[in-house]
This record gives sequence, structure tokens and C-alpha cells, in this order.
Amino acid sequence: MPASTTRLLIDMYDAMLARLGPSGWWPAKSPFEVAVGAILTQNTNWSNVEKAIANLRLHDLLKPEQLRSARPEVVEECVRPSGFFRQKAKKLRNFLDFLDREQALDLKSLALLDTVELRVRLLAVNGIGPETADSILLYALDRPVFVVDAYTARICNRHGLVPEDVDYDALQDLFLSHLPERVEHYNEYHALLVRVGKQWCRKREPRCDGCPLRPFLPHSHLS
DNA sequence: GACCAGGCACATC
DNA sequence: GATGTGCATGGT
Repeated sequence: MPASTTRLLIDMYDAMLARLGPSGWWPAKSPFEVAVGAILTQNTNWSNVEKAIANLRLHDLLKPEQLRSARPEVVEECVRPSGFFRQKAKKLRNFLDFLDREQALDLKSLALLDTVELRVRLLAVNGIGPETADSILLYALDRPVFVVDAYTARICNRHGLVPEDVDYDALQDLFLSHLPERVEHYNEYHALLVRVGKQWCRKREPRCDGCPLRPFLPHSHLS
């Protein structure tokens, strides 16, 4: 990988930030709510997650203790709008069991654990994969972890940086190995990629016109 | 009505 | 180890 990749990644970041402004991510009122949102947004439109979060808030279930003691059917009904609702209710339960095991229902006591160790333990929870774990680490716990996702892969692929079927770790390594380790920048970079992806880099109809990343597209993509 | 969305686990070969 | 499939709602 050429050293100029660093320059390219920074220029892309600057262009997105200049166009869109700061993202203020994660959109949540507490670290716990970040974690809940990270689970609920799996393969799901964020607007549907917002409905589910609103339902949970209405039932006062956005606190670990409350959610843990809620009846499963109630949780299922609350998260129904986010899709895969039975699975996601179970995943939330698994996450709460994890917090209970770690004696970290307040989430802050996890601060004692080293980031690598914490990531391993999160990944051991059934229902928490790499993106969800990294989202929790970065956006709820301020750990220097770069989150990548489907939009990141699509955008990077269209810019010739990675193959179409790039796996999570390789995609993450693209950023980790070329950018300085800064929580604030990791946070903003992923948020910007998602915002750009939603608006200009959809699967079916990429609307490259007006995309802040258009100047960085390989010549072959410009028609 | 098909396609898509800020994944993940599990079965099967 | 790679590949395929189920999970499910709501917007375009």
C-alpha cells in the first residue's frame, strides 16, 4: 500500500467534513443507548431503529436494570419496528447478561479493561459481531477503534482501495494502518462515510453527482 | 412488488 | 474454509 494512501484518506475526510459538517455521533443520550442502537441497527435502516428506541424510551427501558427485568414479549414489541425483532430482543438480553457477568450494568466499570481484551469479550457475546463491538467501543466507550461497515466497503471499493468482497478486518486495517490513532477522528470519519453512503452511494443507484467524494473517484468510474 | 437498509449466526458442503 | 440462508420491518 503506497504511502499516498494516507494523503488520499485524509483528503477524503476533509472533503466530506467540509461539505457535511460535524456529525455529532453517536445519536444517543447515554453509552447504554449507544450499545442498544448498535445492536438494533444491524442490517436495518436507522429510521426504523429510531422507532424502536422511542418505544423503549416510552417504556422506560433504556436503562440496563429496567431492560433486564422487562418481560421478553414487551422487549420484542418495542423493538419490532427495527426488524428481526425476536433475534434482536434476544441479542439485547445476551448483551445485558454480559454486562451483568462483568458487573458493569453501569457500563463505566468496563473502563478497567484494556481495549483489546474488551473487544474479545464483546465478540464472545452471541449477537455481537465486529461492527457492533467496534461501534460500542468507539461510540459508547471512547476507545480508539475504527468502525467499518457496508457503506465503508462500498465507497472504498468504488474508489479502488479494496476489492468488492473485502472482509471486515482488512477493511478496518486500511484505516488503522494509514491514519493516526485519534478517537475523535475515527468517530467522525465513520460517521461521515455513513452519511455520504446513505445519500450518494446506495447499492442500486449511486448518485455520484454532488458527492463530496466524486473528485476522488478513479477516472474509470466517471462517465 | 421488488429492492434495500449503519449484521450476525448457523447449517451444509 | 468458503458459501448459502434465515432473520423481519418500513421506506423508496
